[in-house]
Amino acid sequence: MNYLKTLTLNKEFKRAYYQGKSKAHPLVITYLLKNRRNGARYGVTASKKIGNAVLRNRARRVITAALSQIENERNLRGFDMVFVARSATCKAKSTDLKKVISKHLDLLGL
RNA sequence: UGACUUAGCUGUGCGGCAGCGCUCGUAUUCGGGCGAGGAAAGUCCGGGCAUCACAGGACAGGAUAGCUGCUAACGGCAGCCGAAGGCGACUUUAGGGCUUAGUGCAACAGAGAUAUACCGCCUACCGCAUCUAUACUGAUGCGAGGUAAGGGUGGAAAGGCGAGGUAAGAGCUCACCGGCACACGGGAGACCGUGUGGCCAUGUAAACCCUAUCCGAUGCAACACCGACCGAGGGGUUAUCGCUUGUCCGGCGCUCUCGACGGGUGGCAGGAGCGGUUACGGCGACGUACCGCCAAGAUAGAUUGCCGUGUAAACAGAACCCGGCUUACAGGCUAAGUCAUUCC
RNA sequence: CUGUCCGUAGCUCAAUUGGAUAGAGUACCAGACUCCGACUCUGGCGGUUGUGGGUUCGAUUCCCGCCGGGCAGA
Repeated sequence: MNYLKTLTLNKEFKRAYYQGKSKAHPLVITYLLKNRRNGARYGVTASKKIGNAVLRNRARRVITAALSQIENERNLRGFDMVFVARSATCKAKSTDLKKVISKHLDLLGL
């Protein structure tokens, strides 16, 4: 995952929400946006609606693990991605989430 | 065997593949080491640390409230005292002062709420009337009083209860109990015991308040350092130059100080540290000595993902650090003790 | 991290220094009015005062612990 970087600033998340294309699933919501640069960036959002800090941390870990598996198989350069965790995310397995995310990326035209 | 009481421990284990943070090394690759909790939580107290302020005192504001100790300190803890609950082991307890500062409040009910006479009881003493009578006699009623026993109201009705006493009653007198004051004795103290006294005006201070003790303010987004940029002020006039729309005036350039903004590094993990079937002191909290150990340090935030095995896996994730408190918590285990029943 | 304020009917708000079936408007239901609706009038329904304790004779009110939320500052 050496070329993947994380989104940190609030304005970068907002740019993905307003200008990016999105796809929803009970496990995760995906936003995709071209970023006109060499590397790929991603961000994960886990709100307080999901639960306490343990559940929010697990949701982020599961999404990160699924993304790292996808990153080994396909080229993600030139895109910003934002993943929004939902309440079912913390109960899911990363292999299930991998299928959902890669399907989302196909549909959004990666 | 059953029902309990108290104190504590543990709170997923093993294997395979892939991966994350810090750190060390022979260091692009690679390998070694370490990697969340009893509450990390809530942020309710106390302290360390940092910066600023500060001669000293007082007021205001806030906190605490039986005593003695422990502690760096505390609103914490330990032991004890008083009170309440439990057959008991034991548990709970904001527990100073409204009788010796002062003020406030006490709805409704009730005759009366800090002082009273509605019903009742009584006629010893005083007055009147009637009856009786030899009478300075007695009876009844009314007036006029006495009374706080009984009734009823209330959370609370002038200490409780019993006896004496009385016209009826009353701490009016006495015994016991409660409470208050004083004295003596015991104790480190809260307090306890004994005696004497007079018969003693309700509750509320988690009402204002009084008394005693304590508290400077701000918080790691503190604070220190680093380089660039912006603003204000001072100095300088190298300037025949460059920028400020062409010209003139003026300003800027260089340097110093201060401020603000965002970025990086430190602060930041050796500490009131952890462990000990160690020794000593103490009922205990804890202290002293000795031995051993170094065990997360991120910065959108690491401790994981998948698979196998295992009857089942709670509450829950460090963000400057520590001591407590409070709250959440499936299952399992240990120790000490109490009561009841049965048997010996 | 720190400070501060607030939880009352489905909704918006009251309740005097603690005093008794917690009160208004609105919404809902029923009736009246109307040919029928609306408006209006009358009546009714609706509350564990966020929650668990304590102080008090008595707590929406005072005190403490939790739960939820708002605001402000760094």
